[in-house]
Amino acid sequence: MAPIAKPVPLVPATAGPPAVRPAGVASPAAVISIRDLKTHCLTCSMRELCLPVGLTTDEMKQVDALVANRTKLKKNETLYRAGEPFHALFAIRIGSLKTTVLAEDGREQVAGYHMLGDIVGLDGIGTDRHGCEAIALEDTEVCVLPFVKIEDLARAMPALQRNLHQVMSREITRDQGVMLLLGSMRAEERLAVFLLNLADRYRRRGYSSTEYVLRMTREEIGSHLGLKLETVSRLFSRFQEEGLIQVQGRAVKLLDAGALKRIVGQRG
Amino acid sequence: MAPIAKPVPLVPATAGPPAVRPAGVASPAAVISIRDLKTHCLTCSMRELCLPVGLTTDEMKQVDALVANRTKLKKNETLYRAGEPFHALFAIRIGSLKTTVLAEDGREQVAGYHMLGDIVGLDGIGTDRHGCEAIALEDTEVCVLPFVKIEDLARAMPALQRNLHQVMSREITRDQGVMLLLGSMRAEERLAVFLLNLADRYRRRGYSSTEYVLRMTREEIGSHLGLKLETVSRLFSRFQEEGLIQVQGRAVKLLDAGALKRIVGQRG
DNA sequence: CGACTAGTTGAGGCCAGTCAATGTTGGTGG
DNA sequence: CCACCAACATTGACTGGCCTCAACTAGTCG
Repeated sequence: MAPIAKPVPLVPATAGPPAVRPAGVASPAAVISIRDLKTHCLTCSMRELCLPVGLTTDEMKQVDALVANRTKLKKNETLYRAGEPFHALFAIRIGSLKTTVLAEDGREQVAGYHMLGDIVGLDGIGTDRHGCEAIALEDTEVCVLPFVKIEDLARAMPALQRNLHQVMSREITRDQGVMLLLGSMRAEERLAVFLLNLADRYRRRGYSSTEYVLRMTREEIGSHLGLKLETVSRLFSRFQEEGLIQVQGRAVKLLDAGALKRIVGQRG
Repeated sequence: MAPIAKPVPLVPATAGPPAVRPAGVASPAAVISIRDLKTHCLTCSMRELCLPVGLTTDEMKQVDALVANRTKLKKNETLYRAGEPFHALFAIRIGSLKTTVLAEDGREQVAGYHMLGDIVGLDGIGTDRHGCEAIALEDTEVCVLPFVKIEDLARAMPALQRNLHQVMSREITRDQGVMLLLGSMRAEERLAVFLLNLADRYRRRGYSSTEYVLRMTREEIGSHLGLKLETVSRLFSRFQEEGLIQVQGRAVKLLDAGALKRIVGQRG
């Protein structure tokens, strides 16, 4: 079997001309940390997908200013746990996270698979406590956005307010899509939807939409799709036999996206 | 079998002293329509669960002022369809609605069962188009809340802003609960959760939490729970045999809520 | 009264789960 | 560098829970 290349990061299709940091900012090196030099909304590659999308340069600077700090997580480290007090949203700068909801009896369900530019923590706003837990799937870095500051700024900046509402609303829409998947699709449809969905999200981030590396185990994928890990594994094998995909561990290559789409919505 | 009484509306437990309309308001009858006399946030029985929860009298009046109008729906009438332009949220004043998401192939999934005081339409904010459709399960009346006006007012009124964010966040939390249910629970657990959840919601609205009337068909309940109508029907019968509930068509009486809770989270 | 919709119940089949054995991979330390 | 180990993944055989198909009943509304 031909080895599968790793996905190649590209410039996001939606990105404008490369943002240049204003001349004055970097000079007083003594008071600006290395971290500050590197990470600003203005220069972040995710600015076209993240909370500040569509803001003016000036507005973006203000959003930048409310980023309390940036947190680095190693693989399998927890960003927050269910029940912990909520105080901030998190924007993923680098890496990826899974969010899992827990039943009282300990059963857990992967509710979401979040990557670059996604905002997590939205479920904590309603109760002031996080309702699920977020765990890094690889080495990951997030911007910490204190929620009271976001609200303050949103009152003064309609564009930010609108973006915040859109982010929350899209999370609702996304969840409803998962509900449709879990409630009415058969196993092979679920996996096909999952693979196509990932392809689309990688594409929008400027990565290859036909080759990518899964960051989750078969068990986590299964949990996300309401399936057992053995079922996921069997389906990967079958899709490969049928020439729809090529799999090697977590490296996936979509060979026939059309056929995958046709699987979705098929009776038997 | 003893007939099951219809649920008796009570004063919501959270309600303060009965709100009295300011003296001057009702007098110029010529310019105040009958609708206006009846329906204001200040006097609405759902004000402790709906968007204006916790607002001052003055703030509530301002929210009141942005209610464009109120729409009456007969049973099975559609409030909005998937794909229609989004312009307003809707607060349920009387009655109940289901929201359904549709797959391309026509399959549909009941995403939510919404009652008095619930806000629907939140999924439309992100794309400016409604992502699902909302259909009245009985004769229903909703307050129409134009979203741009909500946003305008929310910028000036932190308490409203906070409430809006909480409403959206709780929708996310709720959806995650449904995902947990659909992804990891067996049929009998799903129905038990559904019945207990309804009991809790009726309780918070001041109705009986042990006797209520379902507004959905077996098929709709099944769709909501990711089951077929026959399975739902069988489970109702079995729960009744086991003395957990009493069912007569859509009238349900919970006889042993403890046992229902114990069903949830049981292996086999 | 007949047509229709909603609901109940039974028989049998199938998809995905369960249990179990084996293979593969990646990280660690000798 | 390689041996080792643990975690991850694959595959097979069997099981069982829910679906499918179908017949029948109970209300409801012209």
